Amino acid sequence: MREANEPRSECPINAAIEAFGDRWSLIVLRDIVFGDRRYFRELQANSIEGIASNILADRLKRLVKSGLLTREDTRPGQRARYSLTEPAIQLVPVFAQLGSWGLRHRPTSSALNARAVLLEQGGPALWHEFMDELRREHLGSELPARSPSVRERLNAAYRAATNSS
Amino acid sequence: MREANEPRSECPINAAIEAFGDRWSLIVLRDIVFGDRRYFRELQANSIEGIASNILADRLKRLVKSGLLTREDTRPGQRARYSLTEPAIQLVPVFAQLGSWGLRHRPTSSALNARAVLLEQGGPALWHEFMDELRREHLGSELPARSPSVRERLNAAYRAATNSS
DNA sequence: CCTTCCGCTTGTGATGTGCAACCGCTCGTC
DNA sequence: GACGAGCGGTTGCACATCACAAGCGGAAGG
Repeated sequence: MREANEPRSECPINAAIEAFGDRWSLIVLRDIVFGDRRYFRELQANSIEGIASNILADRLKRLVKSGLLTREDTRPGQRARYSLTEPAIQLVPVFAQLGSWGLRHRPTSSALNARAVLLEQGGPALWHEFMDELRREHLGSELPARSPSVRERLNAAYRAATNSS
Repeated sequence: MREANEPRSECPINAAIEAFGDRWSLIVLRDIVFGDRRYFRELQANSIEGIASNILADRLKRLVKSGLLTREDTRPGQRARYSLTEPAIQLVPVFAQLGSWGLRHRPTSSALNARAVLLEQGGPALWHEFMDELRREHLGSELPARSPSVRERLNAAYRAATNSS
């Protein structure tokens, strides 16, 4: 995974792939963005894909170094909280498109689909509302909050799909 | 890269990552989509990232198996042409979002950026025009062609950026 | 003191990657 | 009908990354 190597090319698509295009980085970010997980153990224990702890530690370190996450300094032995940065928050449209694609072209669970469906139906307007919400939670932005939050709506859709199916 | 294993989860985002979320699959698809490369040697020789032939062979094989490419049957020793399938054509919005992100948050070449900029400015309307164009070239669709084609416009933007910078 | 939780680190074996050389096949030319 | 060029790959090797399981030191609570 070429740590600190120069990029293979200056193509913006390749740059994106080099930043988070491995098997785990996007999964970690997805769980922070949509699952609201902020701590190491939260990310590891609740991971539906079952990430190994050494991989998680490595990815968190790398994502901090590449400017997609920040880590609040803590004394050792204390819970360290990870926060999204603005570049990471701007991955929401990427997640939405990936979700729409996976939804259409791969066999997926109808319950986990619910979020992708809602995110697709909401379109860019919903994405930006969600991004503002993330800025409030992770960057301390002072933007006015709406109720119910986008994440609440996404999770409500997930619960509804779980019960009905 | 877990060949023929069951997916790690049924999440649509994870499904997308498992389909093309490695270091090379999207690069290969990008060169077919935007670079109009259809043959093995074309993909290998013109690759700006310098893909190795064994990796290219493996990715082409895997993309065919997973339904993103088709390979025209040919006798050995003869040029084999690869074509995009409908699922692969529907990756255009994903490429657009990845390009927009890379453009904003990573250092990239202004010339290679030109395509991403145009694709972003054009928005979903341009994406769908481009997808129709790809359907014509790769699936033999009978949709009416427009002139100039989207790829011509993308390449013109690239050349303009190359000359002016 | 002892247990529990915290963020990791370490070791091992399996899998994926980059690099360069090589392979069999076919086609056009002499 | 031998030759070289071009075709889509394959092979071998060294190295990086991977998953899995176990363990670590510090902090907090009883």
